[in-house]
Formats: sequence, structure tokens, C-alpha cells
Amino acid sequence: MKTEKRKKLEAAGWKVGDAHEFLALTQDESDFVEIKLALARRLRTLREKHNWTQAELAKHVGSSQSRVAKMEAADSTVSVDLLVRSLLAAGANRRELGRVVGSKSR
Amino acid sequence: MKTEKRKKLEAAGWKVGDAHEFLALTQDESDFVEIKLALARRLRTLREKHNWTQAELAKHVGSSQSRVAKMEAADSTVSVDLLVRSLLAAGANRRELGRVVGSKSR
DNA sequence: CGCGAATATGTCTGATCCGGCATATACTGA
DNA sequence: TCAGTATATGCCGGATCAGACATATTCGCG
Repeated sequence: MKTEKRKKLEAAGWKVGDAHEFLALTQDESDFVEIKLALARRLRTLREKHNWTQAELAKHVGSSQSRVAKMEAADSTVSVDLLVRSLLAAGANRRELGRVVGSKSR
Repeated sequence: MKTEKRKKLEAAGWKVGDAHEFLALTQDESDFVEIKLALARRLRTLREKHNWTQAELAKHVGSSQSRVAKMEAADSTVSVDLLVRSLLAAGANRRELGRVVGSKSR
């Protein structure tokens, strides 16, 4: 598993631009990263729509403020599982999740 | 985290019917489970479309045959992360993933 | 039936991810 | 500026998930 490359990328604030161009990530790898980014962005949007602090969202999810912060930053230590569960807790439904996953949103 | 309930469910072959009805899973929980199921089903379909054995798909994913079997069974020990990465390796793109996540497909 | 290939199931060990906590930094209004 | 609140970052110990392997079980075909 070449997750190292990704780790480095994320460590260096690669939020700008599109992951595929910066390093020799395969298409699949950059797709995966961008899906995580899209979920992260949507999570923040949804949280703000509720006027929730990260701590409040954390309570709904059953998690902690720091983890929410990391989710929204699409930190490398957060899984898609957690993002999806959090989005559901934030009121997203399957259809909306599908839209987030499926469209480039940029 | 009340993942225990889910563990039991999965252990007992809950493939029939819809998760929400069997036990007192919250809507979010059953949504999550059903997303996993949908991904699992799609993975099998895609693999068969390529005429790949589980072992062959495993090689493409960088995993093992047993893990592929568990993915397709939506075993409780497989994460959405792995399912998504496997689907990408099996040729699905973001749009298709979005469709799988977003529609009830049953 | 018998046999080989495919798939399923169980279990190890190490890697990854989790929540929690402490702390740093950023933001807002008085 | 300063206090209070929100967000970000780092770390730890325990929980979960990974790949690998061994071993059933099922399937297709002669």
C-alpha cells in the first residue's frame, strides 16, 4: 500500500489544485482522495447549515471535536466510513451522498 | 458505538429484507449498512463483468481472495474505504460510485 | 460420483483508525 | 487589547481493520 505518498501530500496542504497532477498518483488514487475531499467539504457545509459547532456535530456523531476538525480537513487519518457516518448524522441521505460522491463539484 | 448489533446481524445472514426492520437500528445505521450492501453487490457485478475470479480482482486491488469474498458478502470487517478502493480498481468511476451510493437499487 | 477450480469462513499479526485529551492558534465582539 | 469561543494540531492507548494463510464449502463438468 503506497499510502505514504498520500500522507506526504496531505501533510503539505495540497488542497489547491487537483491531486492527480502533483504526484504520480494513479487515477484511482486521486479519485479516492477527491471523493474524501468532496465528502469533507459537504460535511462542513451541512454543519454550518445547522449552525452547529464542531463540538456539537461531534456529539451527534458520537465523536470528538478534534476528529470533526480532521474530517473537515480531510486529514489522512479519517476514513470514508467515518465521513459517511458523520454526513448521515448531519442529515444527509443516501441520494445526497450519492451526489457528493459522484460529481466533481469543482 | 453500538456496532455490536450490526455484528450480530451480519453474522446471521441478514441479506434478506431491509435492515431497518429487523432490529432497532436507527435510520442512519441502516442507511450505512445498506450503502455497504449496495457497494458490495456492485463490486461482484463488476468483477463478473470482467470475468475475473476473486483472486484476480484481489491482485488488482492489492488484497487477498478472502478479503474480496468478505467484501462481496459485505462482511462486518470490511470498511467502506476498502470497498470504494476496490470498486475503483474494478473500473468504476466517481459517477458510477455516486449512483451506487445514492440509489436504493432494490 | 470424483475432482479441480472458485468461493466462503476462521484466525493470526501487524497496520490503521478511533475517541479523548491537551494544547495551540484563529476568530469575534466588548 | 483582552476574554471567550471556535477551530486546528499533536499525541496516546485501545479498538478496528488489513493482508495472509489455512481450511472448509460449494460449484461445474467429465
